[in-house]
Amino acid sequence: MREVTGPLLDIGDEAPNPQQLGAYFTLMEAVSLLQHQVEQQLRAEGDLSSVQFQILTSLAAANGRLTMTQLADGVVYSRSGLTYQAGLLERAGLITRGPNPEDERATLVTISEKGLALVNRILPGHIKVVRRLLLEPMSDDDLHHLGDIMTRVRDHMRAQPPRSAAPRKRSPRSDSPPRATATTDTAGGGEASE
Amino acid sequence: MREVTGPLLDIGDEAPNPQQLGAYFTLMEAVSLLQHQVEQQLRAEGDLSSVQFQILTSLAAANGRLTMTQLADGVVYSRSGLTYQAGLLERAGLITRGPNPEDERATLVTISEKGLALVNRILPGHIKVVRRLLLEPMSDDDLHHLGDIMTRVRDHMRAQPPRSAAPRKRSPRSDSPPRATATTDTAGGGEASE
DNA sequence: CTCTGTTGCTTCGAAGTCGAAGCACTACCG
DNA sequence: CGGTAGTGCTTCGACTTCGAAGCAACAGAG
Repeated sequence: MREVTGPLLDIGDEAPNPQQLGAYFTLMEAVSLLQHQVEQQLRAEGDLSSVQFQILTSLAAANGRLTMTQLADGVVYSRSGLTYQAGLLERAGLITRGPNPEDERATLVTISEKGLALVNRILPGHIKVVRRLLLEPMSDDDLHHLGDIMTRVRDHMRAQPPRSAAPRKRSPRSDSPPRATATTDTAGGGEASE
Repeated sequence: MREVTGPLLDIGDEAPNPQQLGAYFTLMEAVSLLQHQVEQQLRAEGDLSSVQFQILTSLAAANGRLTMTQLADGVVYSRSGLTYQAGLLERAGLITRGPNPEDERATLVTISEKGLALVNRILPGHIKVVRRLLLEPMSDDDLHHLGDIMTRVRDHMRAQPPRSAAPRKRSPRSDSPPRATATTDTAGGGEASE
């Protein structure tokens, strides 16, 4: 044991100022809370997990069809995990899986009418939660700034090499599927244009 | 199938403008990517999961000791999951669990010297990753704005009632409805700011 | 054409995660 | 005191998640 009077944490030479660490920790905590609430909402309203919802919305945003890889890339998820979830969604009749005519080894995932209907049924509630928890305490200026910052950060991360080199070979996810995920406007193509 | 030309997603009446949705989706994606990278880093450098790291840093930031509930609340994590992780950390000699003299049913978790040393050993690398991925593409102004926004958002969420009123001690006839999240508001574990 | 390397997806085993139920202790009320 | 409600933590069972290994299909060189 140790009789402590000062901080136990010893930040090294890289020491960012407290503001930086504070922003980071607060960001992570807020997002954690938001994710948790969203999860509850989706489960209650449509019996979907957050990942399943993301899969369905990604498909819908991509005009209904994507390969497994495109899907996994957009959702930031392991391939095997995606296979598992796709199995559940297929069993529930929300998507279908079929061969890709252009590449026989790929699996083409297609959202069904039922899946589309489900997404459109629970989307308003989802948006309501996001609105209530995230958007409400933000001004227009905040929103603009946040969107701007996170877009830059995300692009920066996407561009970063996987660090410490992959154990074998790494797929250069640089220019292959250009924004297929349409993450920035997953639901944005709508008539909501103001 | 369906020959689509327009968007498949139909945002309801609550339609936020595309900018709002875009900011939300981008935020979630960026954080996802960051979490993933951080996870890799912690695993490689200290053989810790993100949750374990959060537990240790929460303890360190709280002067070394916290109850399980305070810990779970600070980490946004299920109680049972925390019990599991605490078991692992204890077996690894990074923390110890003992009775709380003030409340016999509570478990007081204490970080060990070894745990503290580990945190201080991997913290610089952790910070480096955050710096490289998150902080790098941000200006001082961005940082200030982000910290400000997320603090407001987090406090807003913490203040929000869990939607489906939790069985607080005020219910004379508790039907015990399916409660969602922990309503506890133990604001004990702060962040490691400074 | 065939050989070899690469890519896309799934299967498999191990580990992590959660909510519900259960146990132990505290607080309140008569 | 004794009884009941409330709180703190752990156990339990079911599900999810991931990485490694495996299988099938493309791609390039010879």
